[in-house]
Amino acid sequence: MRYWLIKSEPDVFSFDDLLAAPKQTTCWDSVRNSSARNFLRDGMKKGDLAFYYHSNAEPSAIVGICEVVREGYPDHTALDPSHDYYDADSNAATPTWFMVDVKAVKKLANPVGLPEIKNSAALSEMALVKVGRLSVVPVRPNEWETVIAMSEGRS
DNA sequence: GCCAACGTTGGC
DNA sequence: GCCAACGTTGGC
Repeated sequence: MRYWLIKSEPDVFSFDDLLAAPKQTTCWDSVRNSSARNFLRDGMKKGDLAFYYHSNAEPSAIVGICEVVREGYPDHTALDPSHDYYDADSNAATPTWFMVDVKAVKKLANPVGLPEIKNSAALSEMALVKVGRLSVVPVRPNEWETVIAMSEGRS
C-alpha cells in the first residue's frame, strides 16, 4: 500500500465538502498536469491512503485523510466540450487525462500547517515541499507517520 | 499582487 | 531539437 497527498483549494472543494458529499466520495477530476496524471493513472491503487491538503488557504494545511476507492479511469471532464476543463486534444478512445475516486476516512484531530511541515527535519524531503506545484504527490511511510503524530500532538 | 518554479508551446 | 515566450500553481 502506498501513501499520497492530494491538494484542493478549500474555496473550490474543501475536506468538509468531501465529508458532506454522497457516500463521502468524489471523483478527483480536472487534473491537467502530466506528472500528476501519471500518479492518478499508474500509481494510486484501491485502498491507498492520501492526505487531503488545502492549498491557497489560510492556513495552507493537511486537514484530513481519504482513501482511494476507485483506481485510475478516464476523466470525463476532459471529453465534455461544455466543461471548463475540456481538452480538445483528448478523446475517449485514447484518453489523455485520468482521475480516481476518493472517500473521506477522517478529519485530522488538528490540521498540520505548511510552516510546521517546513520546520520538521523529518519532513524536509517531502514532495509537497520539494515539488510545490504538483496537485498529486507521493508521501513516504515515515512522512505519513510523522504527520499523523504531529496532528495528534505527539511530535 | 508579486514572483519563483516549472511545464508547454511554437518558431526556427 | 533548441530555446524563448507564455501559462499555471501556489507560497508569501
